[in-house]
Amino acid sequence: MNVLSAFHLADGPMTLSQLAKGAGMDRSAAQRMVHTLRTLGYIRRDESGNGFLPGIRILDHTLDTLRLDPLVRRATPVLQELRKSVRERIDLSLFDDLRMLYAVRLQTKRQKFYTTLVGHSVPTFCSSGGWAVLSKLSDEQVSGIVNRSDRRPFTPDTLTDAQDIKAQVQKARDDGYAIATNQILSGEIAAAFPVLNTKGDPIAAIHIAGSLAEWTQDEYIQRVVPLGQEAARAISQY
Amino acid sequence: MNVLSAFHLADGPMTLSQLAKGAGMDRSAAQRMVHTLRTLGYIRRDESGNGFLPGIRILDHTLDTLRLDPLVRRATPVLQELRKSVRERIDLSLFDDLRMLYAVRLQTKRQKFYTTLVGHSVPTFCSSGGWAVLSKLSDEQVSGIVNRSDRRPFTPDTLTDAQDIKAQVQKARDDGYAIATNQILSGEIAAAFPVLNTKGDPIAAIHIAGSLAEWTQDEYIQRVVPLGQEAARAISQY
DNA sequence: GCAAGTGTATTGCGCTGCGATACACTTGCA
DNA sequence: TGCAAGTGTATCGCAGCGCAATACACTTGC
Repeated sequence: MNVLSAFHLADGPMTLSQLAKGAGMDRSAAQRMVHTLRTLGYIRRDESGNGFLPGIRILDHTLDTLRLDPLVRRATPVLQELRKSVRERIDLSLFDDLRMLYAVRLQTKRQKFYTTLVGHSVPTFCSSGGWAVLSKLSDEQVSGIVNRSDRRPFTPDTLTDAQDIKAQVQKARDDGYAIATNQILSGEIAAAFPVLNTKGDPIAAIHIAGSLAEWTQDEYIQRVVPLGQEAARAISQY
Repeated sequence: MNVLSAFHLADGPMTLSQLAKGAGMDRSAAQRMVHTLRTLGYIRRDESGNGFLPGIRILDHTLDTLRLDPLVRRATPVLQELRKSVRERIDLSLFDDLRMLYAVRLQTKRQKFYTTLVGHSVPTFCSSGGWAVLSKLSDEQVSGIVNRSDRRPFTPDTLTDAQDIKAQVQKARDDGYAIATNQILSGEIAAAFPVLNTKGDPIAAIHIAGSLAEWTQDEYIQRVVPLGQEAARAISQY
């Protein structure tokens, strides 16, 4: 697992030495591990030139993870229904401590780059989904997450000050949903709604993301919030 | 890895005993393995009731697999461009011996069920993508794949006879693309185009899938084939 | 022509994964 | 009510396997 995790830091094929360093072990040990992972299909050679890449065998486990996840199962039909009424990008992201991890994504026509990919994540502290989730946690839990986060800004407007973030969380508490503008991507507005488990803990969030070029914030809220809220309630078990 | 692979046969949370059996080992050994996989985040307990599920940590590796894959990198922008001109569902599936494994999927408004999921696969022998790939292989290789396949039909129209399949492959050889109707899903028509690596081996296929309720086969071919072919050529390296 | 990279193969020690065993708890049938 | 058959958990000791060491073939570039 350490060897496979070494790819997290990569931005292209990895050599044995790099994998060894990333996995915290000897080059020869890494080679042996790569060897067996390769026979199992979890790693493959880069076709052109040097280095190794993760193998498609991993996608089998991806499918298991998604199709067996009770939340994803429940959410998918609801999200598709939601998308029919709202013609914007719709995501389901799972709460994973400091990050929100995209599990389901339904695109629109004009989508940015390779945002198609499952497994992408955004920080909890500066995303609409994160704020929605945080709004259902206690002040101590919120502080814990905010303090432990690496609060590097994505855009000039990304909120990094702990007080500002807590204000957004408080607003989300009052409203029951969160609105984020220009946080991850400039020009983007996102509304997010918390999803709760049977105990009332937040476990995920639904996002509806649109463009500030097409909407004013008020219009967007009016249009999108009622539908999103209904969908989130349908998925929640609380 | 055996423990994680045990989930492939599951259709819900798995108990320790089931995992042990699936992984081919003792129940206590499985327990110990589950224990460490759980601390690593690769397995989690099912929230309600008994059993275990794959953990979202796996999705980190999914992201690596997709974002580092040279083919996916090259293909994504091309596919998105393609989708702007063709308003049907577009997929990129990777050739993996007996199956074609979906890596990228761009939906339309009205999509069926939970076809959203990455990692889904369809048999090579009866899918348009499979035929497209087979059309670039030798007769022996085609026979090998067809013979080794479990040729269970999906619809009443699924081709299962080896001769019929080879005829489709031959047609794809002549045309440069493959058309499949009612093979995986009744009412579906799909056009597929082979993607080649530098050596000329087929490694993937682009699909464009539409509904027979909206198109005749001839109309569909006229509309879709030129665009799909151009996209496949743009991605291929041969 | 040497140095610093690749990836590969083989050998052997010692850590770690597996099996055995025991226990607490729930469920359902006798 | 009590037993049987399931759950999941914890601990311990041996043996098999993962890791380090070593050697080698090949490419790249100074």
